Amino acid sequence: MARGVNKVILVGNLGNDPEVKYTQGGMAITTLSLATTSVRKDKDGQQIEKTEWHRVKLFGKLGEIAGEYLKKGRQVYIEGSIRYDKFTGQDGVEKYFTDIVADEMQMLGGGGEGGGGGGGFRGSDRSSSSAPRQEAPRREAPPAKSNDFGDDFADDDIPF
Amino acid sequence: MARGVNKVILVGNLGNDPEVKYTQGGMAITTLSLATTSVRKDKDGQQIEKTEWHRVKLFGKLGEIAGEYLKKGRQVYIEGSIRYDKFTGQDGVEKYFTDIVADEMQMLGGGGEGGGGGGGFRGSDRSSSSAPRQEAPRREAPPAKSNDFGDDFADDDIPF
Amino acid sequence: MARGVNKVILVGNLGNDPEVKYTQGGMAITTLSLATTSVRKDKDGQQIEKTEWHRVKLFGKLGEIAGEYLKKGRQVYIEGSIRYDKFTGQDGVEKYFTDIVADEMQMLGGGGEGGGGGGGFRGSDRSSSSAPRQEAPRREAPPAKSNDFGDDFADDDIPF
Amino acid sequence: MARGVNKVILVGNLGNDPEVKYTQGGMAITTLSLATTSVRKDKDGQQIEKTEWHRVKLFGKLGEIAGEYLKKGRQVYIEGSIRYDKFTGQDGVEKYFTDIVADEMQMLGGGGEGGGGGGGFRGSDRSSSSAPRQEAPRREAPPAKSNDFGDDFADDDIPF
DNA sequence: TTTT
DNA sequence: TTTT
Repeated sequence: MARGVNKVILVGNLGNDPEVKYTQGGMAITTLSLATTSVRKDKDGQQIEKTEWHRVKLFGKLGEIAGEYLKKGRQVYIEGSIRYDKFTGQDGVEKYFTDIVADEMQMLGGGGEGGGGGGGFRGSDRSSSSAPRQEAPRREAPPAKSNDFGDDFADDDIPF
Repeated sequence: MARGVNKVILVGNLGNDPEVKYTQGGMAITTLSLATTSVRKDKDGQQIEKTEWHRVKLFGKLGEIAGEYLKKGRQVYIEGSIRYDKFTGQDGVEKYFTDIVADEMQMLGGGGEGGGGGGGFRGSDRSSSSAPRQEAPRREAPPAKSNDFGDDFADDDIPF
Repeated sequence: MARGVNKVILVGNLGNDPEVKYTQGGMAITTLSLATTSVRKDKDGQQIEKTEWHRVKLFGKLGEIAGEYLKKGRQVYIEGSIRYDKFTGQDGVEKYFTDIVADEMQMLGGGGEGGGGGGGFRGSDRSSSSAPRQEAPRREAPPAKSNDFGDDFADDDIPF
Repeated sequence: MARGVNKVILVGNLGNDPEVKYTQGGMAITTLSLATTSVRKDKDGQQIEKTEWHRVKLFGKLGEIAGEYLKKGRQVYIEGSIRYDKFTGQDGVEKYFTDIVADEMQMLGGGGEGGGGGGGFRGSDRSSSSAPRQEAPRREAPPAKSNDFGDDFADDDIPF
């Protein structure tokens, strides 16, 4: 059930390796930095390139797969929705973030280093994968008790 | 020509009447505040509603039509792309904005006050409509010489 | 998991009331006839309208909701995928069908007769709704034993 | 201007080299056979693959570029709309075709034989490219006077 | 067959 | 700030 449609479709290249973190509950939260470049002509007919860097979040199993298979430079298809967040820093200054929350991911192209061929994945249920597989995430160990989010981190209260 | 895909599809309701402004060159820049609401279930099975407010920009003829026909509360379909902007305020603090730049608009539903029935419009060329039609925008008069943007406002340098 | 993207987004009006049928297992299969009209200019600058009639299939709970709330004339948002089917008739002639299989539906506009306001629904699980609710479908009674599909009808072998 | 939305997004691989033809007016009409594969689980939990073969049409400059750069096996992103056509054969039997008419194309992946890296193209104007470039299409020579469509072929009357 |  |  919903009221409205909030859909984003991106095809772009990763500017960096994925960052994988875990909630206290063991759910992966993976962040991608994804570039899409568009070209338009200015009034003089000159081509102007503009690159947008999207911050893409993948949760649960989808985040684990992204952390495992994606690499800097890799081309990827993302389907998801836009989420705007406001976060008040310790200095009292409000900061705004815009994330693309991924529902689906498709690795594109044949490979490169991050490779192994393409394939698609849906983020239909986040909770079914709360136990990260041993072999998956390289960049941060699955949490034992505490983590970056502090002890009071809860699933419905993600501050970034 | 492009490298990548950056596509947004929204169906939502306007939180306010459109804001129409004009560049020095006479091009309309219309801003919509568009709500999309999604519902998900938390771990207790309770429904949680979350509304995202999108800032949608429509340029040129598309902006004129939006300013003319859309109204607060009206339901609309928007297709466009995400644009992230950074703007340094006079206090030296960097501010971040995320806009949805519309390529296409469809008025939905039968109408209401903003009405006149549905219909769709493409923003294929911004320049063909640099002279705003007399009857269109109600919220701000078409510019004679100067405008809100200051005299040095240029088409390729829109700060918001 | 998938290899490739097959996504369709439609906003259109129903040409008729939905048709609801049931599989032997009790799963609703609802068919919509949905019109989308586009306008282009021919070489003489004259506007040419062309209407495409999409055959949209909604399964399970999504199909039940569509059968219950949608009506002829109603405007609706559909997200789904394209499915091509070949079916050999009893005369031995092959017939081709193209369906849009809906994953998500949003009723648009304020209502009309089919009304009751808007709202969105996802077709994430078909099976969870194998028992159609009593009040829902008007056009065909939920099946007792046999149905239009014959006794050997199976979930994975839908011939239309 | 339009009434409704008819949008298709595909990411798939070409089953064959593109077929390029030309209208009498010299406009390219290129046809792609594009595979998208989806995977779902049946009731026994077994994975079932299903491949849809889309017939994609690209007109004008977009068709020329597709004919020039795409090759069998290449992965491509297509954005367009669905078009249903009915054609009565000489035997009096009606035949139905479903085409995806492309508005935009993006070559994906690093290349392979059809390669040369990725890049995106829009089909904004068909007519601006009525004179096919000499080096482009390999599969059929640009027409001198007549062509496959017969002499009475007209832009608004494409029978396939 | 819808809608404007 | 919308809508249901």
